[in-house]
Amino acid sequence: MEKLTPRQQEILDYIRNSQEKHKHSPSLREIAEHFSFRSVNAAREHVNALTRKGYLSRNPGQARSLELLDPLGKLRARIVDIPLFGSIPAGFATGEVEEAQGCISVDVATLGVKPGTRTFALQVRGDSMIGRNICDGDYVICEHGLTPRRNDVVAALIDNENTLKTFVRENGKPYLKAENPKYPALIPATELVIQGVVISLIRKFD
Amino acid sequence: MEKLTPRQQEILDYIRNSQEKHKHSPSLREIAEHFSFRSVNAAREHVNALTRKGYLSRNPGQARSLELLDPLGKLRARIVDIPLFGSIPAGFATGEVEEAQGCISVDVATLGVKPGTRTFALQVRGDSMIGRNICDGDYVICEHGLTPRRNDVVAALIDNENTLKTFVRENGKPYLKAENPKYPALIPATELVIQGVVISLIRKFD
DNA sequence: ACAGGAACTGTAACTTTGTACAGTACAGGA
DNA sequence: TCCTGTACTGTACAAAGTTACAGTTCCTGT
Repeated sequence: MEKLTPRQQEILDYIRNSQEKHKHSPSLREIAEHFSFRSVNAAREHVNALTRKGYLSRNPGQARSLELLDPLGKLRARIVDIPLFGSIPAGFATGEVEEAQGCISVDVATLGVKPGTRTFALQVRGDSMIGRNICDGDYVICEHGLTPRRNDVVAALIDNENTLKTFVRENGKPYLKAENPKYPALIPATELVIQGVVISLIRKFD
Repeated sequence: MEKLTPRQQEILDYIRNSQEKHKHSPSLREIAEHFSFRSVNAAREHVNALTRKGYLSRNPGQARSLELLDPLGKLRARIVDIPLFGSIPAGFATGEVEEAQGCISVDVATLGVKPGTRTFALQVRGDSMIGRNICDGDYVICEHGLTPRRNDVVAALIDNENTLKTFVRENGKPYLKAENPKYPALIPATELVIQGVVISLIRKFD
């Protein structure tokens, strides 16, 4: 990619900042005003240069249609917002979004989220899954509506509380197994609700 | 939040789709055209209704300045793009972005990324940190330029290869320690380069 | 000394948008 | 039945925004 002059870099940075702040591109006049250009054309030529060098794209004639083409952005996949629940309400109804305690925003590729499924996050409490290297305080990303396979980690609702367990089969019957000798080993999976299958995990140090 | 009529929901969905596709809002005329309205005003009144009900915000007089105000979006923090390296080049020069193998995009709050520092990701190879529940295949998010504290996990460059180790002190001297009895215990930290301090971890199941 | 590019000024179209206002049609509730 | 809200049509205009072209200044490489 062709190098930018210092001034062009400034313009590009401003466009990026402005987009992040206002959620849409600045107009040429706004760029000119920000840099105290007395002529819109100064802004226009910079934008032209940035387009020519491949840092920006635009739709001629369309207002505020600048689009950044930075190298990382190209690699970046679509971003999903995953609601973080303290505990999942049993019904798992439609309007549960308001009850989210927080939000984790990640690109689909990193987490392997399948589009069209219900994805949510839970914070792990306790060390019942330490055998699978899932610790107290970790966040697990779950998908609802997936059929669990053998040895998948699942979030299950037991006594109105969420716990993580490993999904296993013994003699053809599904069971849930804790990954810590301190906990009761097997629970018949038919007696409870499996809320979701864990597809990934996020841990924060500190 | 006040309920939307079916038609208003359609308009809102179109605006969302259009924004995702083109990275900027549609104009009123584009909305009208998409729904085959013969009058721009039809689109305008829908947008007004959506604004009044709190689903959209806009800047009067500004072209394409619609902004979605969905509940999850409000919780969402700023998103950062973290480059994923196979291995970090020793110099850690300025233009290393091109060498990234991939990209992880997450919001700052989830990972606890400090703005202004250099953040990068590595995929863990081997089980040398299994004692800290960091597994083969995990992704660790590191920050370069942070002073490691006692027991922080750090990415260090040993023999031109990246390894994860725990940072410890013994008799005032800094050492690196592997968290697996199979590996040599202590390495003097002064003899090698610490590339970054691990601030969080992402694991993908499957 | 000269050519050429970068970085502007200044002015003038011209197009795209947003805004305003006057209506029409229709459905549901008082 | 009348009233009100939703969902449009149609026309007109002004503001916001883009495009085009003719210059000027300064610096850098030849």
